[in-house]
Amino acid sequence: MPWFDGIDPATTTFRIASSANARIRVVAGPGTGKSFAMKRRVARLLESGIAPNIILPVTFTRVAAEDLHRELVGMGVPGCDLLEGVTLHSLALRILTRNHVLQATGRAPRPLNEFELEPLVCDLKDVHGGKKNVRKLKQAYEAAWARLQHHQPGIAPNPADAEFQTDLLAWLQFHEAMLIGEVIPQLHNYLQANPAAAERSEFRHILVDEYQDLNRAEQGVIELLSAAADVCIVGDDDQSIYSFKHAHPDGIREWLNANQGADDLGLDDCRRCPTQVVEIANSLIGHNAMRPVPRPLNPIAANGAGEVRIIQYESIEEEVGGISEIVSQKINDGVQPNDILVLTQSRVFGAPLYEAMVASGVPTKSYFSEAELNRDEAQRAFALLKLFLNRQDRVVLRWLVGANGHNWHAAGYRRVREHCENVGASPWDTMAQLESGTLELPYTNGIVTSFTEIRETLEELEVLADLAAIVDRLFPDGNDSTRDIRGLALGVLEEIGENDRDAFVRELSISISQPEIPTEIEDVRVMSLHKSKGLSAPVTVIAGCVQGLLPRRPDKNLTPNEQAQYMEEQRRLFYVGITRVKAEPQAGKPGTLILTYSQEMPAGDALSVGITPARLSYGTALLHASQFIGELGPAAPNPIAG
DNA sequence: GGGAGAGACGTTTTT
DNA sequence: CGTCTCTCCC
Repeated sequence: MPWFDGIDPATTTFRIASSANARIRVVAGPGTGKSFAMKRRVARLLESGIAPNIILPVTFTRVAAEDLHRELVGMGVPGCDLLEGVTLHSLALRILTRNHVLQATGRAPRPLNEFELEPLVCDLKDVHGGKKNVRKLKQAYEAAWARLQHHQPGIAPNPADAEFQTDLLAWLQFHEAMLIGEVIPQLHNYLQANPAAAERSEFRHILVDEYQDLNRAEQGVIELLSAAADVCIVGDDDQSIYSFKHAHPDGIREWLNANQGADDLGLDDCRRCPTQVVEIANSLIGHNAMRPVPRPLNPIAANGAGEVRIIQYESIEEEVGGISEIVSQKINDGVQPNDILVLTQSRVFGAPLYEAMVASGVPTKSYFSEAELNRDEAQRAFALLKLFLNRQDRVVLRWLVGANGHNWHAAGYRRVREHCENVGASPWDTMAQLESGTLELPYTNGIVTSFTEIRETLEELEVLADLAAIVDRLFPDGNDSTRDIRGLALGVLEEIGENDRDAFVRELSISISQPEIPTEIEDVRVMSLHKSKGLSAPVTVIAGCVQGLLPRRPDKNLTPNEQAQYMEEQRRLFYVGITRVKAEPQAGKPGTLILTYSQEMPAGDALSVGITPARLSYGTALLHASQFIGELGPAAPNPIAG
């Protein structure tokens, strides 16, 4: 299929796909077809014979990356097999792993996963004000990098922060690892410090989707890769929902100043949503007072009005039951399960919704992360596997040696590490010496005991025939706490094979931290509003529309202005949610939006999810409807009791 | 190094 | 309402 198939040459979509300008900015609201236009642009480049390896389509999530790939394959575009949509994160890791880059940065691109952070926190907590404070300081360190604060004038780090950073970096360097939040900044630094680096001109065409969700460091990386490239950025500030990741939505406006002569294109017709949904979406987002450039969506009459229902239930149980009933009903009426999207902002809602639908026989898939590695046993088995495949992995060794010890054996480990640093030995060798008695260090008995156990376990694994047997030993069949990870490991093994052990660990790590995205969707999907970005469905349900959850309450420590900004982002989140609804009247799919909330829920659940209830009575939290329900304007129906 | 008890505080989103 | 964290004590 040619790239222009079905596109009217008079349209902006055509221009986005065809413009020869080296700088293009597209700002366009939800459902206006901006990702579609970008895909056609990629198709055009490939069809014109441009080599796939010099095209860089950057997406924000892996879902979007795979989506791009799938569509190009579907169009039969030549060369699309070799074109990967990449997330900036994966691109950064790939570049940082190159030998000459490794030498230049002096940092091992080995990101720490969530559970590996624990011993780090314990190792630093005594000097830096306790665990909570260490986590806070670490967060601030990553935030500063994401915002490239050191490149901006007037922000001086205070002495406590500076001291923490020194210790943190020393820990990371000793353990030959990197925080996840350092990955992109490290690439940024490398590119900036090496203007002659081949990486700076590796790509000739860069296309960035969801630009408003990138933080300064990410935007900076794009800029550093752009000198020799044509760049097309696509985004929408009304859909900026990643401030927790330090997204810098102003960047999409600043970009136009920095790139004079760029094509500035916009799409305003909401081709996706039914008109009633467009009207309530416009009304809702109109309450955001800080919008720099309001861009109302144009409803398309041919889409029809669609169906909107707002339902209040008495309790969360009834809400869950009610939604499950509605979904079953829809399926009985002939709606395909994969045409139904159930969104909610917390797993406290997501989990029971999932259970209830499964119980009533609805094929359902939850996209809330399963936390495969939440159990100690699974963490330990996975750590042993990693250490078995690489004895030099200091992070995993530190984790294993401290696990199930009081305070992660921080006191003893400090002495081990000091010794290593003094004599230039590795932790493994040092512990082996301690074990054999050729070396003695005070307070290291606990560590040596753990080490012996670890060493013996690894030796037992050593005699096993192959990876399959090792996986079977570490994650035995029938063990509940390692069931999920066993499944993942066997799956990855099947895909990678016995030979490439590095790839095996890498892929397994990825599949653990990032739950797989099925390419073929057959089920009702339950997920967060964040994850739903980029998706659409004829039937969209948003559950748990209560004050405190959607919107979540802003942190009290924020300034009034920051609190207002937070509220606006929460509103954008809801805006993203309701604009998932897709109208296909000619296919008998009018487009249905269902918003639900309840009057009460168990106090424990409410508090543990961060809701500050309107009132507490006897273990029950009384809830208020989300303020956003009242902001949907005259086009919205009145709420009804469920 | 480890256990008992008091007190603080809470979540969610991604790579 | 629970869970995590810290302190105190052996």
